[in-house]
This record gives sequence, structure tokens and C-alpha cells, in this order.
Amino acid sequence: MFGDKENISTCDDFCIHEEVVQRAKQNMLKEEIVYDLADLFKVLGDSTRIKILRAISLEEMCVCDIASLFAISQSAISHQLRTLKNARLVKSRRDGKNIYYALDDEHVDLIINQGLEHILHQ
Amino acid sequence: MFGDKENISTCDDFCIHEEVVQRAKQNMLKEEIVYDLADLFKVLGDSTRIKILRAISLEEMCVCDIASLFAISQSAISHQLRTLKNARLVKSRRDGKNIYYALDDEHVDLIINQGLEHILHQ
DNA sequence: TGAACATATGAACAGTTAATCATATGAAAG
DNA sequence: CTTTCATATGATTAACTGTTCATATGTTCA
Repeated sequence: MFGDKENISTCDDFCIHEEVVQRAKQNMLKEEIVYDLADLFKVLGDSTRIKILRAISLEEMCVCDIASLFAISQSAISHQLRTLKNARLVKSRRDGKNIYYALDDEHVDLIINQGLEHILHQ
Repeated sequence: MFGDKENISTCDDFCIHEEVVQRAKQNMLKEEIVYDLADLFKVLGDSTRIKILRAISLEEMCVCDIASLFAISQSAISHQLRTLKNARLVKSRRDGKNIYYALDDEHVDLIINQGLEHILHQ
């Protein structure tokens, strides 16, 4: 009877508030979206990357300037910039020997500021 | 010879755009704030936690309901709920044997939606 | 062309993290 | 009080992440 529906060993079907669960199910994001979203926040979840994003939020900066701003090696900055670029959070342009990085879109700043509000208002 | 000013081995002081760096420096967040912010996003940077937050964004849910909604064990959910609670993203209340979780404030939803916009508009 | 410089990249290693399993806690009902 | 059930917690382990070091790429200038 309970047969072929293998269950995840939790709360054996009894405590479930069916309606609540159904409504939540309606509201669920597609698995792929959830992963993309988590990946986005994962990228934001590193202090070095936050610093970089903040730094270039006013105006574009070359790698060397960014590295000199913090006590972080050029290599580390470069690795992080790649991560940020893969996440489409920053864009770059070359000018001679230098490569300048800037925020890729305004969302980035919005998200960070929203985060700041959460932090600052406890 | 190059003496006491040990340098972080980058871009030996020459390529620096002084003014740009200065302006960025003005705009810098306090170290502690940066860490808190990174921690916040770190917490958001996990698909299981995103799912949980989304699920309880409509109305509070008990642990058991949340676990039944996804194919995730009760233990895993419980661990994640603790992480979310430590980050002040959710709050809980007990009612008999059940414990109900809800979003701790509106920021949470705002941040997630902002993230969604970034994702969806490429 | 080659030297000097800005940036990128790969490998390696240490530190962190999320799931699982087993077990503990704490409320309720008999 | 003992059992049952919902939830929490600790230990363990596998996977992942960020930095460092060494080196490569690609641009400029002599």
C-alpha cells in the first residue's frame, strides 16, 4: 500500500500541513534557477570580492590599482576578478598594458546595498 | 637598499592612478562590515538554504513540512535552519511538538528578489 | 627584436562547508 | 513515568574554495 513510494524518512506523512506545503510548492523556483541564484550569492560571499566590487563601484579601476588599494596580491586579485567576470558581475576592457574593470550592471550595487541594510539594521 | 618599505610585490608603485585609488579609499567599508556582509551572502550562497527561505517566504512552516517539500533529510534541514537563524535570516517559534520557522525580516526577500532579477535579465 | 611591465593562469595546499549517520533533547499523550 | 514523535546536535567525511608560488601571455617601448 505505502508500497513503491519510498519516503525520505522524515515525519512519516502525518505532521504535514498539506495546504501549506501545496502553497509553498506553487511558489517554488525551478531547480536551475535556484542553483544560479545560489551561485550568484556564493560569488558575493567572499570579503575580497566584496571589496573589489565596492572599489570599482564608483569608477573603473585597473588591476594594479585594486591590488594596491588592499593588502592583497596581484595574483589573488586576478583570480577573483575572473570569478567575478564569470558571474557577469564585472566587465573589463584593455587599454595598453592595463586592463580596467567595472561593474557589469547596476543590480550588483543594489544587491550589495540591500545586504548592507540588513547588516546595519541588525 | 629598497629598504624598509616591504611591498606586496605588485606593480611597483608606478602604474597607480593616485586619484582613483584615493576616491576608492574614501568609499571603502570598514573591515568588520565587509566580513559581515560576506558572511551574509555566504549564507545565501547555498541552494538548500535558498529553497528554505523561498518556502517560508509566503508563510511560516514547520521543519517537517519543509523537509517533505524537498528531497532533503530532516537533519540537513535542521542544520541549515540553524545556520539561517544564526545569520538572523529566520526566526522560530515552538507550538507543541512542532517548531515553526519564518523569515526574520523583509530584507531577506528583497535581497533574494534582487538576485533573481540579476539572474533572469542575464 | 628583446627587455620591462601588467595581467592571467595552473598546480598545490590549507581551510571551510554541507550532507549523513547516530544519538540527544524536549514536548505530548497515554 | 514511559513511549512516541518532532527537532536538534555532534562527529565524520567528501567536496569545494581562496591563496600562494611559479610561470605564461601579451603589450609597449627602446
